[in-house]
Amino acid sequence: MPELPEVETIKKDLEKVLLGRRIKEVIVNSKKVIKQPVSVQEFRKKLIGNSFKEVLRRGKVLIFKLKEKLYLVIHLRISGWILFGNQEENARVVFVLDNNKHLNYMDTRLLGELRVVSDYTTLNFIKQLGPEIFDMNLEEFKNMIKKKKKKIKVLLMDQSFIAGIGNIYSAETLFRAKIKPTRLASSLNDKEITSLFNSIKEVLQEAIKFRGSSVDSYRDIEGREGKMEERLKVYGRENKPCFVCKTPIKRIELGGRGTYFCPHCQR
DNA sequence: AATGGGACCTGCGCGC
DNA sequence: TGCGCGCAGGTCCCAT
Repeated sequence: MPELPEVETIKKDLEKVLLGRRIKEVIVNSKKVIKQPVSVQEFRKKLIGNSFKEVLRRGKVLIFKLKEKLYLVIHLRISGWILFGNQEENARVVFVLDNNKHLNYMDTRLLGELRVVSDYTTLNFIKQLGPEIFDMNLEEFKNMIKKKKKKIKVLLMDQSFIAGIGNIYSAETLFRAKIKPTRLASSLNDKEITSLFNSIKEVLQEAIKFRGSSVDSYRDIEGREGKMEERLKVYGRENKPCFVCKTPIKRIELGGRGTYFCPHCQR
């Protein structure tokens, strides 16, 4: 489900309700999502009694600091999301807080993962992440792009290149920059790279402002849909007219993922 | 280095 | 109505 804007929305909302709260109980309904420690009992033991000190986001990963050398790390993958408030029957994992509110980890497809670790920076899916786009400058971005021969859409989704961009926002970003997703990264000229760089930041910022896209299961922590979905220009719009030129939006497969673009506007 | 396929999962919508 | 298929916001692993 969630790309950077959705995870950022969750992060900011959770900060308001979680900081300072103590974990009273942890109920694990689906042990499959508990990856570390492998034992559910150990997982619960490490969490119960601890308080939330800080909520962080790195790429698409949510990180909760509990104390020095203790972090709860949640990777939502495709269908994970968080519902805060009352206890949910369908929750895969429930964290009961000292004010009797519940943090429900929801995940229909069970592909997400929860870990309790003493150092999250050594986790593979954190360690391998590229920079956050908001921390980069144009020159760095240019240099990185020019070295790569991957198709630009595939490169944008590569988390070791830039952290946080997924299938929706890579498509939206390329539409805004008027670049065809099949172009090789190394073939982009300076003007296109500049446009792409700005588009990424604009699209992600807009998506954060509108609290993410609820194409499928994603909801915010109060269960509300994001408002970015209705602003998407190409994602999921196969055969529908381009908002700019009316040409039907095309869907192709790239890197095993459905890829949408306007064959007229994007070159 | 880049690409393609499959695996991990469940559930939805569509065509027949 | 029922069933099979394709598809889904992510990532990892393997083979070429």
